[in-house]
Amino acid sequence: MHDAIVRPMVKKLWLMKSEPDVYGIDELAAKKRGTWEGVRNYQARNYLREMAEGDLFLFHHSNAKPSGVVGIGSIVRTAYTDPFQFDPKSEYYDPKSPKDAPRWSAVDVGFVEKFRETISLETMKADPELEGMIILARGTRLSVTPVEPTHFERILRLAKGKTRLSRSG
DNA sequence: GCCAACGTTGGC
DNA sequence: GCCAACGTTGGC
Repeated sequence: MHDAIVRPMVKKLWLMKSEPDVYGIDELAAKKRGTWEGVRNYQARNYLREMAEGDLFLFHHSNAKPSGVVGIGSIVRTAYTDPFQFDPKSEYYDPKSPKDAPRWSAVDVGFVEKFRETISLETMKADPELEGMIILARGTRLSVTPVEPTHFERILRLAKGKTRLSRSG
């Protein structure tokens, strides 16, 4: 497509949190593709709506041992109406969401990579190069956040370091 | 399981 | 439209 050639490819980078008991990297790795539904926070939703096909995200496990970044995913379908908001049986049901102007969005995600080891919050907090990451700010509960390219690359570097270590040792 | 931090709700 | 009460998130 002419557009694709002319338009510069600008990938945005994100971090998305999930509890592994609810939806984890292993499930995405097994199925290769999944739906990121159930976001019920307006700011997080707005970030979902900014996502483009091909964007990459750090897959973060929360309420885990340890919590931290466990791998990489990609956006394979941009934001669409999260069907669970209209399902009374779903825990994500939102009776106040207007049918003609749905409140909540979902995106579809693809598996890219699972790290051999979790890059734990402890590791991330101790790393000066990761200073300023939203996830590391005190009291941040936002489940979808943008990530600076330098931070994203640093995480990848840490992950590769761990890979090398675990292979040689 | 505790609890700090934060978002949302609803009374006024 | 303020703000106290309540619910939720999520690290620890």
